Amino acid sequence: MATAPRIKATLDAQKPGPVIVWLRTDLRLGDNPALEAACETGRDVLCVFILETDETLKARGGATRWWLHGSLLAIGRDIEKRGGRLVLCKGASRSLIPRICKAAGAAAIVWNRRYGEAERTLDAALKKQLQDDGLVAESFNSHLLYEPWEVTTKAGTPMRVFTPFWRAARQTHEPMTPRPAPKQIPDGKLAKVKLPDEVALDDLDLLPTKPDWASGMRDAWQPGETGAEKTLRTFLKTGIDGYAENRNLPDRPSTSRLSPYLKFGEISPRQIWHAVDHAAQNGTLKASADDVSKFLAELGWREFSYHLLFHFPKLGSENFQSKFDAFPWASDTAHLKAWQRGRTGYPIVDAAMRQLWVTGWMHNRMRMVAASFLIKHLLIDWREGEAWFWDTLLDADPASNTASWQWVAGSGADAAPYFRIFNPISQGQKFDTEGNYVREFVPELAKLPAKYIHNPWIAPKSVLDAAGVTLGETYPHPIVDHDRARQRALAAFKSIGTIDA
DNA sequence: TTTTGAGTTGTTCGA
DNA sequence: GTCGAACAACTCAAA
Repeated sequence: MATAPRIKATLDAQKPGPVIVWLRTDLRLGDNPALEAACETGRDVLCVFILETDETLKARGGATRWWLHGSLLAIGRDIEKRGGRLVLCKGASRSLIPRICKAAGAAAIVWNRRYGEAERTLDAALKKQLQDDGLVAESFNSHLLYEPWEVTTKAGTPMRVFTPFWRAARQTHEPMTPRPAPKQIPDGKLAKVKLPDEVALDDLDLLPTKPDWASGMRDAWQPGETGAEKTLRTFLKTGIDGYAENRNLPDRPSTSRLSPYLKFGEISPRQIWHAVDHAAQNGTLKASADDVSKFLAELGWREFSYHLLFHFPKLGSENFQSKFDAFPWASDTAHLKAWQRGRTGYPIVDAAMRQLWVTGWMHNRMRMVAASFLIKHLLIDWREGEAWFWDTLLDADPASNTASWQWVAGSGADAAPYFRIFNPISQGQKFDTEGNYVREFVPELAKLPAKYIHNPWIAPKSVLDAAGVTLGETYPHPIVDHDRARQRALAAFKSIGTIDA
């Protein structure tokens, strides 16, 4: 079933000329169907990446720009090692792609699919235009285990609930076996051709300068395919055993941390799936069946998010459940800013938001706690939270980010019950019992004993003094009272309860 | 068509 | 301290 993608047959009848590989969210050489198909033709191959400025596309967030710089550097070198080169451009792909094809004298262009509505519209228009111009233009799946249209209900409609979705998906077929990286990516005669609009990596201006806020990210991450492989190996060795339980503990390296690599396609979900599945089958994986299925279900949630985005393209901007259009959101810029900068006065929330700010990533459970706080304690519109995460997360994903924010808000598919309001004190005590996570990211509370680290406002003055904490000065008072905020949220949710969708 | 069971991750209260 | 119930009502998916 898992066969190499082919465009050779259609190309043989075509005019001579090289094949362009348009790289987008697939910045890897291994298990890259478009790249493999291009190399299989035996023709010269030219890899192109465009920093797209098309007006219909959502602008990239700041954190992902930093990551992208490292990714392009890495994949550029990897392509060179195989005898090719990566061409970088900046501009509207709508006009750049046809110009590049023409300048290179290309006979064919290939790419791997993306699933946002604007991206699909753009890609479809380009494909048609290029085919009309006499080129072979082909697209492939590299980003998902299952195409969003492959999984349906028995009635043929899109799925709206995760559990039946994941069950149905796994029954359609096994995820395809990942393909090896091509040994050679020869650019032949194109090596010396300077293409129009070609720029150097530094000219893309992806790195922050004034100020350089990326030092915490440099310490924590290695963008690129090699970094992805290392991260996966480490997770299989030390993270997946006990994953079902330990994934909830934010002070431990028990989650995979593969999300930024997946976002940019520096590893494919098929590679992850098979690495886990293969190791589990041949007994080299030390992990329970529950650990494995819980982890694979996280890939399932990513698939489900793409399924939703594909079938409901407004997932990022409109409430999935329209009754939420009447939700009484508050607009309080001081509260929003306190949340963004980790100054809410709730240590677990602040630790989470600062981890995001410094490292570009946040632990999964902490995402729920922080998101719940913004939506339910502050009653701020989930779209504000989504936008902040989009800008600050290295793994900011058009599907997962939006679907997850709507899930927490209760406005999404398969929504959480209205009464699921995380208590930031008990979540801290339960999942960061010793307070290690808070101490790491909220250093001004580091000397507090575990007993008070999640609710410093009830600590005796002597304890606060001994820890060097002065509430309202060295660390804020809680910006809202938990019990009152909870009651207010319950009332707000009740107010939209009976409005018909 | 109608019915039935189920739905990622929680909290609080009272016995 | 532990445990179970209550917390809205609704929608989805399959039989």
